[in-house]
Amino acid sequence: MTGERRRATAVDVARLAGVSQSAVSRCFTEGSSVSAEMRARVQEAARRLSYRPNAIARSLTTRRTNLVGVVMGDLDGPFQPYLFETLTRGLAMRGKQPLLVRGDPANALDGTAMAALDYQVDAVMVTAGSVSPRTIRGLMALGAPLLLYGRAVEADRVDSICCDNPLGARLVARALVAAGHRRIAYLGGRPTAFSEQERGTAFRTELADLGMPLVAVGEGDYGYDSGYRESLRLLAGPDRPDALFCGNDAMAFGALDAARTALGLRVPEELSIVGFDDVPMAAWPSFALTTVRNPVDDIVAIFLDMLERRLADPGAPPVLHRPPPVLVRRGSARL
Amino acid sequence: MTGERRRATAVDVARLAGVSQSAVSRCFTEGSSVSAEMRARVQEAARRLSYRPNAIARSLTTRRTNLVGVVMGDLDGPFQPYLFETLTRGLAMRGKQPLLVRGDPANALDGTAMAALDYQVDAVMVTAGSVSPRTIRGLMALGAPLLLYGRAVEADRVDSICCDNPLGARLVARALVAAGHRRIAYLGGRPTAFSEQERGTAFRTELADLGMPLVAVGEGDYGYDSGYRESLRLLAGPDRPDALFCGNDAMAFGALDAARTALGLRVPEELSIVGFDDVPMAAWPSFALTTVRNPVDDIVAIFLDMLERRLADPGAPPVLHRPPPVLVRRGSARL
DNA sequence: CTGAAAGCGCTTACAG
DNA sequence: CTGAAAGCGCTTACAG
Repeated sequence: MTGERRRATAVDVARLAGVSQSAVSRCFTEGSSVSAEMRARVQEAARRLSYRPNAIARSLTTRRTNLVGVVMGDLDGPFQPYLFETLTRGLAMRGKQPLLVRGDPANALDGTAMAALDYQVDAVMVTAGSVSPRTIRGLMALGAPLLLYGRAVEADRVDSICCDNPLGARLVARALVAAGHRRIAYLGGRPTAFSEQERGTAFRTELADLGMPLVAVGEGDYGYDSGYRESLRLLAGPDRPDALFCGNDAMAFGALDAARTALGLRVPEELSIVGFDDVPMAAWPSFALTTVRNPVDDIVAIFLDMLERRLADPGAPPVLHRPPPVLVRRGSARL
Repeated sequence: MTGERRRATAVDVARLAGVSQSAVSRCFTEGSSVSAEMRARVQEAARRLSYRPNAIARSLTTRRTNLVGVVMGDLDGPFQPYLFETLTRGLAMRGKQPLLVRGDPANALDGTAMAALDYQVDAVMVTAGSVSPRTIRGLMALGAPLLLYGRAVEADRVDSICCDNPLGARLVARALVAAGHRRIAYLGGRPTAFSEQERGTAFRTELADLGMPLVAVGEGDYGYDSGYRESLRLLAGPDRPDALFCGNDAMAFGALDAARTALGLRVPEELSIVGFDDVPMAAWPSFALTTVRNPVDDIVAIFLDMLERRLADPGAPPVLHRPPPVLVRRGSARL
């Protein structure tokens, strides 16, 4: 137990217990038939040596590592960490070990990220819609089952789950117009993001259908700072918008700060602000943000079910889930 | 390339290239002597088969997995995600694969977490000061080098790095008293957390030394909600405090919201609020939080250096770093 | 420089 | 139920 000594192996245990090494292995394998006496002796020896089977060696023969590659983008902003946290806890509870793969949100997976995949992961789960299509293709070529969050993809052997962004955007457009807003602006997120493409397009289209085209458009990057900066610009001129829909909550917080602190506007009296995601902070009194709820807990539960199903049946037809978001009304918008 | 076929192995490549399997291995091993012609043939064959060495199998003989267990607590709050993000990116850049170990912040590592350690990680890095001493002991018994963030531990084969919490608390106490505050309150975080113990004790002691004992004390859990709730209580009575030091930024945000929104207090005119950590949000105009900066980037850089050093020399004497924090003055405190 | 062989620590048919 | 042996996909002495 000095920590200097190497870890005990099945052979060490076998020797101490006076049995064969295969017997030791069986004692640690679910559903192997071992006599009670054998089991007791092996367990005692294992205990004395602090023996635990080497998962790496085991995986070599079972061809299952129980390792799941989790591709993550940046954890900045309040949304991603919560998703990541929920997902990794769920994986752990199901006996899967999350092996982190850092994906550069803008570009393809670099070499170091690919290296993670040499660990024979049973599957790869992508947790960020910002991962590029090119990266997705690289991952698909790997052979391991691929599961995507935040991007709706129709391809063989690829399952995906993605909030129904168009629906969310339409809910906002309708509510804003119904409440009498006449000068509506949109602040989009990173243009390469799948969610941005869906939200921006749907918002624009729905507004047009309602006969109330956008009066101003900004381009942010889903970060607070860009929300602050772009809002300053969008709200500065004459003919100020009376409503601003932001591509996510983080930018909406920036918009709120810019509007109230820098521009001295009253929210929602002079300006309605709406976000997307409904992160926990959105409910804080400082913000009381009206927003579209992206149901993370439901999403993660489904995502994990998709994984189990895919692992159980690699040949099953691909699945695409699009859970519907709902509009959460708080104080930041006059609705 | 159908994805159905198993991944190519070194034997497949050897066959295609017409060389021995050992030769293939050498071509993928740093510093092995291979002729240019051999290398070319092998590389061509490998390319055609999309061959990449199996890292799992490799680790079995090299006795190095390049896997680093990263023990994380909850990713709620704005501080942990940033630390986690910075650390995992640093590991990836150094060719280490982060294997996530979910630690229950309150209790010992449960079975599923221990299972992660059967993957023969080269080292274990703990990223949360909230991990219990009992868990730490369990990890120490594992034999793998252990590196701790957020808890100062003196033990053999354990390196640790931890912000100088007592110094941070003292800075706040002195600044508050010097600015003329006379009714100072403290809102602590989770009592079992190492940081809480250090910060609370030092703040109390320093204040006593300055002849200005605490007038009120609250107990939170480092979360926004507890900051809000406890502040309501601390600030409700007569003899309201004129300054409130919170154990971290998240609670300070809750305190700010409670003071301004629920109690209608003017900050900092009627009440000074100070946090700890200096998360990015602390600089947002909504909060403009005066706080103690916990230098994450520096900490992670040192943490990673400690890892490299420990891996290079397992017998090196243990190291304990205590980077000094600084007080960041913004609008939430009259200093 | 190159190949045959042993070995890393397991699991799993295969006999008994 | 139990043990001997083959094999998972590599690396690394060891000869040549």
